[in-house]
Amino acid sequence: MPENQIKEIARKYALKNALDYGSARLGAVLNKVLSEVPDFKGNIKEAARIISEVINEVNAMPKAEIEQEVAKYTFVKKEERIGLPELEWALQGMQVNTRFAPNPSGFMHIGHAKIAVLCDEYSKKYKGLFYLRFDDTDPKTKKPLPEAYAQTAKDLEWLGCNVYKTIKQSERIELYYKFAEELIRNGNAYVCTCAKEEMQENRKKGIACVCRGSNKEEALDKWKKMKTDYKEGEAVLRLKTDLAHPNSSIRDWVMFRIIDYAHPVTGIRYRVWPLYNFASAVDDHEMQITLVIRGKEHELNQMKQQYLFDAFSWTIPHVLEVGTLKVQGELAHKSDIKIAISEGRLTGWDDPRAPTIMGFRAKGVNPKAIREYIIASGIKKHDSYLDLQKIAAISKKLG
RNA sequence: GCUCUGAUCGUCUAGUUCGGUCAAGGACACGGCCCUCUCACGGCCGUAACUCGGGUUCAAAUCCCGAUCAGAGCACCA
Repeated sequence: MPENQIKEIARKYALKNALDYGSARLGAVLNKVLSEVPDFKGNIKEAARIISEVINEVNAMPKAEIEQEVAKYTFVKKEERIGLPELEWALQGMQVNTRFAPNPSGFMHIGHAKIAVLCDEYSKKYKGLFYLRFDDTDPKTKKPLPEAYAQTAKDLEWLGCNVYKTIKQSERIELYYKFAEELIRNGNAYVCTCAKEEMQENRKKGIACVCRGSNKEEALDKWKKMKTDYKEGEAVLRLKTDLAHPNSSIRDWVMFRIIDYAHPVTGIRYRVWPLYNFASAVDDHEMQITLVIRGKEHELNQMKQQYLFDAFSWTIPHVLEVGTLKVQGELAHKSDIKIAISEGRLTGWDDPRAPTIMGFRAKGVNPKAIREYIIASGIKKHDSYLDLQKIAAISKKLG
């Protein structure tokens, strides 16, 4: 590029720089020129010489004259991104199917809403499907609340989420059994009848127990007995992963265990229940989920599930691990709310003071404001605290 | 203890992939002014940040190393 053209570009930015900051500076002008003429990068010294000359001229000019000349030029302002960042793979044409997978042992709070809204928003953005899936595979320690199923659906609707289909894992147990048996037949899984403590000890040391070495027929037989003969705690189905994995909990993690406890959906029909990592992975594949959004506390589960996807030779969905949207104060967790209700400090899950979706509705918050707030907060991996003042401000703005 | 993350105005964030339009943008909050009988709304203006220390480079919020701080996980919970 000829020198006078470079000078012209340099002059434009030098004038602007001088107007904005009193006098033009070489580094600043150089950066702007380089962004417009990248070819010049190979010859920085020459560029610096030319630009210095221009800067000297400009800095000698009176302010009024600079103002007059700057007015002749137009400057492009960088546009700010609105909404969620693009997904590279989705832009290439892959469908974006997402799912929100709560445990119906309680009601939705703002933390759940973050995940749900992000999933819904991404599926809308790329015209994919958004599923609601209840991960209700522990009838005992995470006992499902019968009312929670319908309430969650209601809360999602209130938040403006378009649920394509609703699924309950408790109704898909046969499907999980089918895949479990496939794993046993392929030699990727085995029934372990070691005592819990013994298993933990082996795991810690990274050594295999005798059960791991049993043949397929034996394992299949024990698997059948899990449904009928073994008692709770006596047998589990484990996946063969890597006994030398640095994290001991990943070593041959448990996929199924026995729970003799009535489930509100299926009663006592099943007693062998899949664990989260198994059921979730199978369903994500079966439902053709391509984008999983979850809290970053699931990082380890991602590693666990990877082994399962590999065993089946399935493609693992894209994953976005996002920071938690935390609530400040004593009602931060679902369990805190439960206690507060039982102690009478809250009138219920729909108490306007509760950070539940029902609570926000009772308080008269505009659901669009919650949505907008969540989308603006983005998909960062670090935790952040809920800013009620800002939601109120957005709510006001929306009218 | 082991494994893994993260760190930008008071707060929430844009920017980090691929160093140069960043003398770091926006929103909320805060301060001032205008509008208004008052409040609210609206409009204009302002204060204010790259955790720290090294390194690479003409050039670092961006890349590399170290430190610090913070978070998460280490289940027959999800």
